[in-house]
Amino acid sequence: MLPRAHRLTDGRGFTHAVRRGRRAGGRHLVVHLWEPADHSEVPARAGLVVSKAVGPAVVRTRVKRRLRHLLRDRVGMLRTGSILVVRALPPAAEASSQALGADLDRALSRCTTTPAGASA
RNA sequence: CGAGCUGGCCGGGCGGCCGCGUGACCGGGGAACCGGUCCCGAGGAAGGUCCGGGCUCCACAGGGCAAGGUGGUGGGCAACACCCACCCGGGGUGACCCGCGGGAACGUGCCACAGAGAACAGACCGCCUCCGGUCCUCCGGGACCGGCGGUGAGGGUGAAACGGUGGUGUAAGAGACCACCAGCGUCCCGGGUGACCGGGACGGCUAGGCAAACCCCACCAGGAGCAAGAUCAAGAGGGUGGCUCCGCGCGAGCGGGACCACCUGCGUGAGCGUUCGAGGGCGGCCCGCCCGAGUUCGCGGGUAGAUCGCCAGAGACCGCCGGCGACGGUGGUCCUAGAUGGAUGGUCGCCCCUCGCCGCAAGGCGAGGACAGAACCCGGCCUACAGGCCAGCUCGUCCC
Repeated sequence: MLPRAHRLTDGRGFTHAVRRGRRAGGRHLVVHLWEPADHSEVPARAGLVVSKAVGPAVVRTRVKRRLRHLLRDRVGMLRTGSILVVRALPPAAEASSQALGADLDRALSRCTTTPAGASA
């Protein structure tokens, strides 16, 4: 699970990331990533959106748990101050953790700008 | 052994690595918070939200009309539309199962299709008397055609055709009359707390179904719901501290930024009383009563956040006593989820069960293992569910 500091817990953060952030999609999910223009010292935060289209409650919680565990290993690589929202698509219900992780990595690499430290 | 009925229970197990939530303890800190150890952490339906309660707030002047729920009897329960036992009706050889089980000889309404006729019944075929005509005749009458009538016994339709069987009677027939039977009503006797059961007498000969159609009868019921509700509190300025990031410096450190906590003062005006008052509330409507946006004047502290509510309870387990049973009484032991963008997991290995393929076999490989995720808490109902375990009972067959 995600440590508390990396959780996105307010609705404004969600709308901000979805409206302003860069977007990249895969077969199972869509990623919205907003990165701050200037330096920020807030830890990067991540949130999940799993709608009822994905499935009933049991399926939705399973998808959310898998995604949270996958995000735990990746949220540290994001630039500080970033807001990441991962939206699950209906095919995610049938996907394995491995498949979800591959999709997540592909989408993240496409919408991440040059990492803060690497470009310099 | 085979087929079946009923009740109860389980609903994958073990381990490695990496994590999350509540709480307790220890350490650091003024606090926020950080680190460590330990405990606990989804279901039989957590589901549908269909009933009943607890809890909370509001309403508790009244009267009239309208309107909801329940429906055999007796118990159980905090309460129920639930549970138990019994009664009645129906099904099964049986164990047992099913029942939306008050009133249709008060009123209104409906009863498809078929059928002549479907609720003050009804003449299509048929049967019968009489009248007219034609024909035949062994002169008694008969056949056919038409007409006025009689007939609900027979045919045929239907879920259902206005009791059944036998007789008297008649032109033919009919509860028109009689006997028995079924059913109905009234009364009496006996049994039962009661629903009701058993028996007898008399009566009129017969009365269709639907009340989850209106309706009538009896009983029950204020409204809304934890987003209930309660408490503290916005926001931005300054200061101090914590934590973290960036820059500079060899370094102690310095400067800047985000967030959090505390202190300090600044400060928008929620609310209350009052004048006039659109409108609203009192479960729906009317009378009646109450409140009241906005506005005049006056007095003055709170919606976006946080905390509580929020988990020790009609509590769980094990005995003993009473009861056919639901259940009640009593003794002991235990503490057993409380999240809030929402924890209760992710991943890997072994085992178990089922299926498929390969193999003589040991075994190997692959696929699958249901329904489903707490959100204030209980008692029920209903619905979904791979597979499995236990107990009691019934019927059939065989053996002793």
